[in-house]
Amino acid sequence: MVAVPPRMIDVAKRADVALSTVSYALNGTRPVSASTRRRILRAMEELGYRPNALAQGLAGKRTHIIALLFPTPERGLGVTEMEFATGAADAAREHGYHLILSPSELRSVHELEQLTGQGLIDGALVMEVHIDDERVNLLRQAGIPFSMIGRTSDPGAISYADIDFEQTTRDAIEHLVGLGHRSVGFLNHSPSAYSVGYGPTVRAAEGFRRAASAAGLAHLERLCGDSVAAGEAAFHELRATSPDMTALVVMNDRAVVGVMDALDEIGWRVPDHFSIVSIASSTQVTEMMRPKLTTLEPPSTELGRLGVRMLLDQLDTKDGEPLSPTQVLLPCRLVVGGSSGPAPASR
Amino acid sequence: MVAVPPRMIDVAKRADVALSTVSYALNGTRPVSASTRRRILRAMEELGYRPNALAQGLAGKRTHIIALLFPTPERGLGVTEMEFATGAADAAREHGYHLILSPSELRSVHELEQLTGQGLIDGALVMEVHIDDERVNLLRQAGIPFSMIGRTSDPGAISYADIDFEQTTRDAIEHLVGLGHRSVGFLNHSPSAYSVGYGPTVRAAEGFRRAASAAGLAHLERLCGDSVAAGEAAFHELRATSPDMTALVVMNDRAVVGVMDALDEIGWRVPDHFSIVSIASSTQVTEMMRPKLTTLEPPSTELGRLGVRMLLDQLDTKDGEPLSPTQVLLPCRLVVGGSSGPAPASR
DNA sequence: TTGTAGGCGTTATCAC
DNA sequence: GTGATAACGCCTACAA
Repeated sequence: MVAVPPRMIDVAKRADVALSTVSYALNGTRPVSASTRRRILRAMEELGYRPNALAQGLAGKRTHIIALLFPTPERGLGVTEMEFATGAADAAREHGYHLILSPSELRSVHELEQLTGQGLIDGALVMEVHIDDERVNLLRQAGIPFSMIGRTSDPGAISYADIDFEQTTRDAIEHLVGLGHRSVGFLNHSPSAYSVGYGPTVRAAEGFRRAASAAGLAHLERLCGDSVAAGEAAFHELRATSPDMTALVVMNDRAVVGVMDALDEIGWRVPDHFSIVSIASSTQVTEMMRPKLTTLEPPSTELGRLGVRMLLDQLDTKDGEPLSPTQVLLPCRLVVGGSSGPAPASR
Repeated sequence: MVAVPPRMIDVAKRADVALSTVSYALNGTRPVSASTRRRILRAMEELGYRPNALAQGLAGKRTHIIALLFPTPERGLGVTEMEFATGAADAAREHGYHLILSPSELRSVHELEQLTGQGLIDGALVMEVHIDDERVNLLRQAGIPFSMIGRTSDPGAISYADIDFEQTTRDAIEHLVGLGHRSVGFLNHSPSAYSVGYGPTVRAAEGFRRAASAAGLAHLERLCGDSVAAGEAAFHELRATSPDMTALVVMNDRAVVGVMDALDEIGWRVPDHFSIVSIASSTQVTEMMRPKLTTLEPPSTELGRLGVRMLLDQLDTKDGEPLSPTQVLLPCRLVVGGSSGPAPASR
């Protein structure tokens, strides 16, 4: 019924050479005369031969499969996370690797052990990294090669690609300062994200604090639930605390909507009365809002690609010394929309 | 350095049984006495044994890996697609399968052959299905088990889970008719999506046409590029053609923003002067707009899960007769937002 | 109920 | 340069 796929031995017979010669011809592990190689290639062609990945992996100690570890956060993944994944998948494919999408919950470290113990993957790319991440510890001691999108507090010799939150927050503030704002608030992710040490949340908070101080700015920061209502409430509270605030930096796509609602309620228009700069929001999201949000757009796809490339670099030099890790911080790109404008003269 | 993982033979020795007994105990292919089984389990536990997936696959003819085939459309994937993927990955994990994320471009059928020929996957789940889809043909004749999220014009005996566009468009129209609208337009995806036979585009067009006729409605439909500008232009044209139009059904997250801009320009307010119902848009998107869009939210995660389940059903009964396919159409859920209201009395 | 042996399709280590 | 032939780790008739 279903044709049985040709094996290497079939190719060998047809080309009238030994099985091993075919293998060597295939992955150039040893010199093969041009004519022999030609015959082999022709035989493969005619038979429609495809090497069996499983057998290769079993015998060769390399599966060409890597895993993308992404814990599903409370309320689903966003556009940015999707772009990590597609970037990673793309890069993997380009290098002849397969990418397994592994929804590894933080809680069940067990599942991670399962995955790594199966001998199925050559390495892993860890997403949604926390300041102190169990998965990272596990991979480390399991001796599984891996790299990260994001980073722990002490990345050591692990390769990673992360957003440069220090610079990103600084850019956001400089943009606003350039527009004359002197009192700027910051709306971050949820308290729970902060307390579990979610990297972006923690680093953006630090970055903002530092950048605001450096700019000699009056500022106020606040964690905020990932919902419209929370954003609305947070704005009102911030305003109560700091009535002279004229702009807000927001890293929370849900909450920012609530902020705009709140502004509407009190009759303030954006950007005439108040400015908003979104951080690490995809333009795919900010372009849906009115006014279109000014954002510092993260290089998501690139981060995904980079993460994979770093991992593969490591794998390719697995034999020999452990290759110095690549650690990269990428800046976000300022995309000026209609939500940021000159500070109002007075209030 | 790195501890060598225990093999089945190690477990056998430690439990003082034959290698095969361990194997049978593991996958219950044959009865094993309780005491023996206990000893074996204890030995596995103590050794931290994990069966090698590659070896299992090679010998057993089942890899427990499936592939998710998703061509990356022109301008990236949206939230809905991400939910397909996470739903699928979740379901796969629950059933002990791994999910390979395979960005198979439509153009390079070659890559698909590569993937299937490697003997790596047990089956595939096809996303972004077109009315006439090369990948489907290929999988069919390659004898690879697969199911679809979406469907071709002639699914035959292939299992699929798809959105019920017929019902969805009808629901959209009924919602508007219930509000008194008598002239309703439809803004679809891009012309190119239609011309290549992208399922949702084609089926929603048909569905809308039929539902509008059935409702005795004046209506007008139009394809529209996936951009704000295109949406804006399209609205103006529709209005020129059909000045009495009081509502629009839109299946195009980018364009809908343009429509709202256009309404703003001419001073029409939503929903007082004009109503909008979005189709197959995630609430994650519609909730960012002001007013919040009324939408028919697709059961994306569920579709992903269903697709995987169907595929696995098929795999489990691969031996024996070919199990009748499961073919399911799921409705979207009407989520009323602030973009749809009573038809204006006059204009 | 338990044990034995022959694959599964490659890679890699030997000789020649 | 090229050929045999062990592994790789597990599954599964087949025999006991």
